[in-house]
Amino acid sequence: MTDSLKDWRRTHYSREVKPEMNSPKVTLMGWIHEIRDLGGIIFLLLRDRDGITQITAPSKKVSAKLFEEIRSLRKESVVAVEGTVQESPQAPGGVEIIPQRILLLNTSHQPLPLDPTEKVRAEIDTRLDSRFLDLRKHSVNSIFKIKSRMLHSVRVFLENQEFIEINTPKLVASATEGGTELFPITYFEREAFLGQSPQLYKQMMMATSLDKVYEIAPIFRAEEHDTLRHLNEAISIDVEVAFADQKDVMTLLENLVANAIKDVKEHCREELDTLGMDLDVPETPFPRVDYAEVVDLVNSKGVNLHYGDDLSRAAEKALGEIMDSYYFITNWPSEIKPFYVMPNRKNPKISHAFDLMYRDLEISSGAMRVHLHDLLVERIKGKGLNPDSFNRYLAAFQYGMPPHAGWGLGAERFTMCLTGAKNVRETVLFPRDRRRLTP
RNA sequence: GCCCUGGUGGUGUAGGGGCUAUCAUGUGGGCCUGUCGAGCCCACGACUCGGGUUCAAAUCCCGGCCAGGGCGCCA
Repeated sequence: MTDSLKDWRRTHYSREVKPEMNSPKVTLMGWIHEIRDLGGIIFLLLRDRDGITQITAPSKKVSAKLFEEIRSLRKESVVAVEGTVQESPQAPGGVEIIPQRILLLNTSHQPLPLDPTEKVRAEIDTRLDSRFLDLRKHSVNSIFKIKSRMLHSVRVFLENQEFIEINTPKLVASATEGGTELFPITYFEREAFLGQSPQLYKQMMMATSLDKVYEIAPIFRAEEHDTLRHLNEAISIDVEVAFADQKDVMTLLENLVANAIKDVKEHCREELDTLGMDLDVPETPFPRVDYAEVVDLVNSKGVNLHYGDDLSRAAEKALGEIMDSYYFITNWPSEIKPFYVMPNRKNPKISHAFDLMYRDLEISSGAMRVHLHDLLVERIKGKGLNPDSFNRYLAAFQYGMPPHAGWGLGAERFTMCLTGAKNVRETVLFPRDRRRLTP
């Protein structure tokens, strides 16, 4: 039998319960983390959003009825405890609650599918199957508190610079952008696709008075990649700025990244400690490494990389051994960058594209874009694509498209940098990968 | 998609032709008034599925499914 909540309400969270508290009567609500029944005294550990408080029930100090109620509790049951705060040198944190009344709000089946106290670790697959329980672990929910703070920081940073938040469609008609595989879906009587990137939409905004925009939204890629760095659904932080070139948006990006790291370091101290992370705020500007120099560096490490190739995994790893923080790779060959990337006027074989790396991990790529209609058509054809299928996009370039630049930053990959997660799945509540579609 | 490795109680594991299938944690019960990875006692609970080899398969072989790692793919 469970109790109803009635007019009980939480007065404090665990982290607010301090030995020196001057309001001795409190109501805490949470889960039973541990039970230590010593016979004449029972210790309950009550866990809530970011802390654990010891509830101490000595048989001499609580009623016999309450004592039996406490004795019958099971791990992970949901309870509300009303009691008095007691300073106690023997208690964890020097403070404990002597209970007066307890509500059992809900029970938990036993045994649990994994151990929230982390005495026995569980594999990622087991954890993701029971993600709701996994997320009760402080080491797991800390990742999402940090991710949330990072996104908050990014929004504040961009809003302060008068960026406008936009929302572009995720249901799209065309698979003709080339490159990555798309997820096909049924759109009434037609076929449609899940959007792989807001790229073309945010560029079209450059031809409007919404000429500094950002979007934080999911992107979908139907690649069969099966690695620790790839997801089939991810969050992209996309930015596009008119009347700007790649240098402007690189400055914007590095300041945004450094600012987010500083902000997380300041506001998520406890979560970072839990994860054993000691974040260094990188100095700006970040180093710029020319693509041609990257090729030389990688080859000097004994990894074969030809000029004109995209970075292989081995090349990224070799680079990561040389560069130990954030850095840009610039002046990429036009050949291996998308059609909308602006080639260098003097040497069109080189483009105004850049990647932002953290050690061996690519976290962002961006560029100055092609804003000239005829050049864009030429570039689309050059990539073996049909300009006709880009009509609605290309039209925006015929009626006054300013020069512009932008980038997309992978929210999960950036979160990996902030939390030390080795597997990108750790940074998504319910990851979608090659095999996983539930929960 | 390719390569490698694996699948043993709820969880994490040991074992690797014949064992009562190991250990920890857990769960259920008992003892214990200062635990804090509490302790002690008792009990419970497992060999991924299908086929094959063999007197005998959790163990060897083949196939499926699932998972982990590496790579590729990732405009």
